[in-house]
Amino acid sequence: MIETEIFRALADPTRHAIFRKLAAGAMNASALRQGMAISQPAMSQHLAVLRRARLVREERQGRFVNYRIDPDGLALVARWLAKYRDYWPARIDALKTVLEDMD
Amino acid sequence: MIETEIFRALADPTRHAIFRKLAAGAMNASALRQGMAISQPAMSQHLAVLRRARLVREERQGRFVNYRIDPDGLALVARWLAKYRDYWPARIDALKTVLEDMD
DNA sequence: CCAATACATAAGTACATACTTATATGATTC
DNA sequence: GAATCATATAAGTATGTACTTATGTATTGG
Repeated sequence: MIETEIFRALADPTRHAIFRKLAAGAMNASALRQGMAISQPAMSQHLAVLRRARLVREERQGRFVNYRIDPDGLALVARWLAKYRDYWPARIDALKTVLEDMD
Repeated sequence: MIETEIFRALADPTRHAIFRKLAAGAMNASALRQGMAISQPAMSQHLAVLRRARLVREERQGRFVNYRIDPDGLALVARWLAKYRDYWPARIDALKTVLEDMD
């Protein structure tokens, strides 16, 4: 199940940090490493896991590979969440506000 | 970070199955085991992980411990998701519909 | 082409984790 | 209060996973 892969991908603090960093703006693998105390192969492996989970996308640009957030993964999390609407607390403020804005 | 614990908890297929089962209705640990090919200690340990992640709540009822979905965990996932609204695809239909109904 | 750069893959290792069996705790019934 | 039932915890083990170093592949510039 793809959702399991998504949750597994986000369960690792390092990968979660990479995801957050990409959310602040697309960048290549080298740029991602800046200030992260992580080896090049480790970064590459983490990005592969995030890719398989559809949380990020790659786009080759010459020698560089640019990474960006993949909306598919987020959409899958949203769908997962929607399945449990019966259990949502009365106010999920942040989310509600955001979705009102979407219209 | 609590979100990491939530994702970690849901990353395991067995725990995810337990969560889904509880979403269909609260029940005690023995009932949860029905049709799941899982030992009693394993179930107990999984429930402990789900509890720590705020995905389920326990309520002792005599000899039994009744488990139910904890809305807190879901709310935290919702808040996490809301942080990345910039990357949501134009239509997260399911979620949108659900939240419209909430009003 | 050849060297350099950016990234991916391979293979090995240390630690995390999901399981097991055994035992403890907590609650009910006789 | 002894036996029993429901669940939790302890301790050990096998597998998974996040890292390492070494090497491979793709792209560019000289």
